[in-house]
Amino acid sequence: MATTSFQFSVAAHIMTALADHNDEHVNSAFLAESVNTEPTFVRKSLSKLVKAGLVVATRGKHGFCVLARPAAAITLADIYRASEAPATFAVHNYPVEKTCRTSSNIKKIMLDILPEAQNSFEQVLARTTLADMVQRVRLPGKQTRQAK
Amino acid sequence: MATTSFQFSVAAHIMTALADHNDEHVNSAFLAESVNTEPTFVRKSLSKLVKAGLVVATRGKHGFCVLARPAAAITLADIYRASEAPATFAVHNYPVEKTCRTSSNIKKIMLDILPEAQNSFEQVLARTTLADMVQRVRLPGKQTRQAK
DNA sequence: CCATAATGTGTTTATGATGCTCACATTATC
DNA sequence: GATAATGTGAGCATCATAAACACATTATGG
Repeated sequence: MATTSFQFSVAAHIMTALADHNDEHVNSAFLAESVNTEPTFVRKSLSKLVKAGLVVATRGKHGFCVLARPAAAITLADIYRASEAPATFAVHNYPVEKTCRTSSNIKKIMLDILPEAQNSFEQVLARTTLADMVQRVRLPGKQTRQAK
Repeated sequence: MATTSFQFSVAAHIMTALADHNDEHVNSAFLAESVNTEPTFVRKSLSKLVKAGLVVATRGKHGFCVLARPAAAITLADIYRASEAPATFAVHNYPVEKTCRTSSNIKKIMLDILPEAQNSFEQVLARTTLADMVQRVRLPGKQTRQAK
């Protein structure tokens, strides 16, 4: 890979900033300033969040973005899936050497394990809601960790 | 990224093949045939496994590789860490916009969550040992899943 | 003691996904 | 109809990965 994707990280940033200013009819230029990047780049990420049903964006003059649901009803797992970040690992795809037991079966086994590990990873993300994120951003000193 | 790294997947293949033939004084050419790639590429991966203390390789004429411990004492998590695969996600690194709460704090929060999610991911890998892998390769029909 | 044959590793090249930018279409307000 | 927002397609630069090659290191054994 070029670098490990930070689409999820950027999406989480956008969503947190949006949740922190949810009643202010914020637009992509405002969010871009927070992330410190181009409005276009933010909109690319935003459009995925819109398609996933996490954000509602209105178009036309004075268009703006709002959360589609309360911040407490959106988790980091929702944002991760919406951000279309690559899976935690990929299974190699070399031709199978039929005379070898391992070569003949390893791919299926790995493809069996991948979703389990992926799911466990996402379960941790599901423990943190956007409301938690906003709280932590507003009270950076206090560690407002939720129960495990 | 070019593609999501499959270093872990290849390392798991190598280790499973090695475990399946652990008493046969197998070399990198044999393993390369199983993976269907170049011996050099296998050795690159192997050398990481050696450094991690999972494999012992003897050099010189008739050099070969063996597991450093019994297959039941090596888990996929050990192999994952040894393979130096990239983390499940990266945190973006744009300059902080100081006037924004989210921008000022988001990076720390994400860097706090990343290891938790990463750890959970690796915990699932830790449930499967190399001995399990060999068993599944030898009995591809039966699903020999261990307890959760 | 030297040829052989294995591992170990540094360098290089090609590829391709990603990050990023620009241009422009679409949409809605005033 | 001018303006200003989102949405998106196309293209470029970058950079980690995969792959290939050359060669150093190490040990066997005739």
